[in-house]
Amino acid sequence: MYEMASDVQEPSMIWLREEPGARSPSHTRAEIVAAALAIADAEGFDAVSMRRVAQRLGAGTMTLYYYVRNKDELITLMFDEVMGEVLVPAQELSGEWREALGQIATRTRDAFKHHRWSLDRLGDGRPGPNGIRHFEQSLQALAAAPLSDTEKFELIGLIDDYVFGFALREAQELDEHRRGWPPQVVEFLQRELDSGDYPLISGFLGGDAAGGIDRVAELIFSEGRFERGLERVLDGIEGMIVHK
Amino acid sequence: MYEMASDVQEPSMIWLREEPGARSPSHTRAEIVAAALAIADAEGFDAVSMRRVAQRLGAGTMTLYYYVRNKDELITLMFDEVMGEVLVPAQELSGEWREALGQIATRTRDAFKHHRWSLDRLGDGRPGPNGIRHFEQSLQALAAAPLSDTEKFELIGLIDDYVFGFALREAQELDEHRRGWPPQVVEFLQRELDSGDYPLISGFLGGDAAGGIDRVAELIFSEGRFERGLERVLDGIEGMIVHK
DNA sequence: CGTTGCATTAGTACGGTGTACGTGCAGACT
DNA sequence: AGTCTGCACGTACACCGTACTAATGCAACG
Repeated sequence: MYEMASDVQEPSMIWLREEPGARSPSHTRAEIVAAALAIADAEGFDAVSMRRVAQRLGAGTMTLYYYVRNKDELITLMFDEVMGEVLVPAQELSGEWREALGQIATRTRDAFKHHRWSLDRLGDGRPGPNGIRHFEQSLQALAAAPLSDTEKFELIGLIDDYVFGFALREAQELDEHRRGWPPQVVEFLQRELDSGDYPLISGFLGGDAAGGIDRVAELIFSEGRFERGLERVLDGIEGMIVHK
Repeated sequence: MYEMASDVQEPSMIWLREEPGARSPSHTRAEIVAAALAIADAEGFDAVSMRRVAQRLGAGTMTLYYYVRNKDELITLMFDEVMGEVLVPAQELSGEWREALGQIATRTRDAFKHHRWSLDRLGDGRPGPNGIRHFEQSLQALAAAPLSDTEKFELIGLIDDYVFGFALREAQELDEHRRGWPPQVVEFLQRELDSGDYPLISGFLGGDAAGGIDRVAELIFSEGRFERGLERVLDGIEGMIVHK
């Protein structure tokens, strides 16, 4: 006869697995995540390897695998940490839907800006407790608005989408800007402009690549651009509410 | 005396470097990119390794490095290929700004949907010729609109941001949906709901995790959600034009 | 106060990655 | 015919994630 495998399986999801601690281990998930975040913030996501994280904690590499099943789980925890920063402190959240949505959006953008790496791996993230809280908070922002649940859901998604997209593109441009514009790139752009295939861009940038780059940077980093875009989106939402 | 190093440096940007061809090589950049795209589309971005791409072409791994300086350049080329799909055929582009922007946005979303992998690595992409064409085309869409160049620039960015964000989140949800919802995840969600910390979500989902997941899926994949969000954004833009 | 059991730590090893470097072949030009 | 060099690619190295196994040391029990 076969013995049945134990009925009690270890949960496969990290949020369901208690942190180890029966005999007070030397580390905690929080410490590990903090170390990983520090590396990612300072040197980018690719610098985060299990070896590097362990090293920073003065632990053996494989020790991490006692706290976390694999690297993906560590990344999940890192993301949720960022989502924690996205949350607006409860008492600060405005009661007026438009302002409240603005607060959440701004905070979201700030959190992603602070953790540049997270934008590079947005597609890998799985939602955790803080992600759920973010959704709850968004619903709270719209609580007073005269909208159906379905409409609220779609509008929350709409704003998240804008914010993610904005943060992502802004970060890319910032990278580009920091890296500077090597003559090769200017030359490439100049050649493209001179080809005559882009009459509107040429008109827009004045036909001079180097000057055009400055112009674009000026526009991209123009004060309040995020807020202006957000206002457009909120206008669209408000219009929908009014014309109901 | 020292001999000066050659003044003529190889351009560091792939768009400026002629494809090799003095003695008719066995491969082309286009072939290499096509192979890489095929792998990425079929098995995801992580499956694209220099070895895999070379293998698919029946070439030695290091052969690729004759056509491309490193893997980043290959990725750059892959991205530009996707941006090529984003372009609306010139004669199809509407003369009316609102419709034209809609055409571009829809096509962008379709291209990213078709190449799921590109969304996972959005942050890595550098703009190439097709990216420039996309911008030119967006300017063309707004050519007839009574807006300043600055305003056009910001509005184009606004729409791109929404589209990127939407495509990204949609793809994530689709992954999640395809992978199904293992009991562990349902259990986690149920426990969170039961905690009482999320009254609004509980109300929204009816307190039952499994049913709630279905409800969310229904909402997320609801026909026309992308278009509705887009209309909100376009409404916001139109409002701005009207109130000028 | 041993001694035993298991929570916790960690080393080794394997199969993967990108790519620096060097070599060798063969087509084209003198 | 001889030389140059465009082109192809094998080898080797440092790094990665992690399966597996062994060592360590604390806590509780007899």
